[in-house]
Amino acid sequence: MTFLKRSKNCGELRSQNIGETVILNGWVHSRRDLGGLIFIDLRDRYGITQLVIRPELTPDVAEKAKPIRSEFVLWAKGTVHKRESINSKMPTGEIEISVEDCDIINPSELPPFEILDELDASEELRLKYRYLDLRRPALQNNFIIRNRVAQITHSFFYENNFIEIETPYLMKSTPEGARDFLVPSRIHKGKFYALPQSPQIYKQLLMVSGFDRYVQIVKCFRDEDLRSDRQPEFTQIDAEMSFVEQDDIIAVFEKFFKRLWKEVLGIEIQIPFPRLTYKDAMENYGSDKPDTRFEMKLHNLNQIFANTEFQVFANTIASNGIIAGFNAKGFGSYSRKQLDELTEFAKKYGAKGLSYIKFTDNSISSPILKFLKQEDIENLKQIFAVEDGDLLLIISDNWRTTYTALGALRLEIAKRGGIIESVKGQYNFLWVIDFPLFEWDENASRWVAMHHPFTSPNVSDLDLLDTNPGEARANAYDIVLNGVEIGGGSIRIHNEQVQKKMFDLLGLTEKQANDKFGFLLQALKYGAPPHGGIALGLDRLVMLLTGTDNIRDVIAFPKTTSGLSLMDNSPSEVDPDQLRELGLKI
RNA sequence: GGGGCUGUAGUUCAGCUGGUUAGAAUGCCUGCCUGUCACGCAGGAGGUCGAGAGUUCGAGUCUCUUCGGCCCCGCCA
Repeated sequence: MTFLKRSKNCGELRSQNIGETVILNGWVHSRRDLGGLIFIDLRDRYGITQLVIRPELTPDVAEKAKPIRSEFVLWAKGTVHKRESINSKMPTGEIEISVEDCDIINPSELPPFEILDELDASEELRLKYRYLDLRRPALQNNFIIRNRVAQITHSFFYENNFIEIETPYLMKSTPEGARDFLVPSRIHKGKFYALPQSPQIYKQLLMVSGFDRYVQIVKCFRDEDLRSDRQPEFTQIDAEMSFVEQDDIIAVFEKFFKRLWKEVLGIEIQIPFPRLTYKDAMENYGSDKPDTRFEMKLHNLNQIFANTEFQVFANTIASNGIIAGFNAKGFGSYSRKQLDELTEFAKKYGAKGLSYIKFTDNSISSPILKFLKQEDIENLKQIFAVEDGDLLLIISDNWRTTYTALGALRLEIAKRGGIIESVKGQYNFLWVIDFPLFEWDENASRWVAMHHPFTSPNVSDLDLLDTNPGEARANAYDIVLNGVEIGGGSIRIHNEQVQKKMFDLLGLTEKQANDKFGFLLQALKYGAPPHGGIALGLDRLVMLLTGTDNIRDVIAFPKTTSGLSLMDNSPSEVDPDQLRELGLKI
């Protein structure tokens, strides 16, 4: 089928084009047939332009336009006219195209949902017809922004002397970290490649090679459960630098963020960003990725309750636990039922219970009131700057549980109180530093790397590796924006002996270490430079730049929470011959 | 692995303690309509109540199984 190719797109015509003869191609956004007058809104990526057909003047055109319905693809030739009634809501609202000739390039079945930004279709349906969902301007805009981020990344790092180098997607499966996606080898039956969880080791090897500054926008794969901000395949902006310390990497990336925000959103952000130690982040905000757009800070209450008769608190203190809380400002009117809800919420995070003190109508009510001395109450009022109508929420448990649960409650209260809504449009970046090097894995009864096993210990904590590994801090840093971890990195181990020791502490035998990471240990013997880097989650970055709270909105063809692609029905069974060729049996 | 919510016209939803022919809005179809842009007016068509089994005189509604979707905990170096 032939068609007249467009001379303009559907978003560019303005009143200064009046009188021009143009050809447009696009999709029928809507059609309004008034009988003696037919309006068609034609849509493409660039915008919407109104076509007008007058059956009285052009009966043949009207005849051709008769079967036109939503989402048909058309070409239309005509003259740009000023509208009789201007639509100030549309960029092209001052003009319309008086159609002299047009035709259907390709008809469309009735779409299962309307192509509107004010979507009213279920996500299930949208995912099944993803190619239609992606016609919606709001969604297209997300990918335009995503592309802008990618382009700025290419140019920023190019200008700063970084080299983009591709690393393999078929690599060796390594222990530690996330579950690998495996790819069977046909040539070597019974053996498998793994898809990279990140190009971590390759980029370190590139530093050994002397590339000095590496960057890559790269897909990563992790076979773990999905979340609203997690997909099994996602994209990182991955970078590594040689002869650097933590401050050097932080400085480069602060400049990168400044440029991104300027060029994508037109916003000047202030650098350098604040830095918070992991310990301070946990003890003030109950999170290693604190949202600092609002206060409601947590406070340790062990002092106040040092001699309490309330058994739960006393036991916590006796077992070196933490009693802490925060002021849920203005929530003093919460009912028993609502407080029960909050208690259930806290329990999801491991808390065994939730204590509260309500300050309402100049009186105090609390299940633990009888244990509170007047002095305690005064102290609490002072610490939390309590006003009438406030609610104190208190948890006592071990350090991690107390702070984690309070941190989750803090966010929940902020959400319920409309605080999150009110700080929209603010961008609070911060670095979280001084992470512990190890975490104790209760199930496996061994230390596991909090970041990854190539992370360099803090120089001043090197001795702790032998005496008290749990206290050793890592030379690692996370970049956090508005409570979202958008990236993390570390200075790496460039010394073979230190790396061996690390594997040893992580419970790998020398043989295991050599089997899995021998090539890295080998490479470290040949003059590895001091190096370090960082990886940003591109998808999460784009989420924040577009203001969406769901990662599926920034990935063109995402999976559902159970890992299915509803559009193409993957994963799917394969032909028995394919399995045979791979030497696999199900 | 666990918890919560959810599946009813094309779509978004309502549907009470189980009870006549399962409704609304919107979309769709037909007709009318010369300034619409959420066009308007009149009429019409449209249902395996996710699937399967069970209880019952009778199931959209109750029970069990199962398949999906969304959110969270665990998991995600």
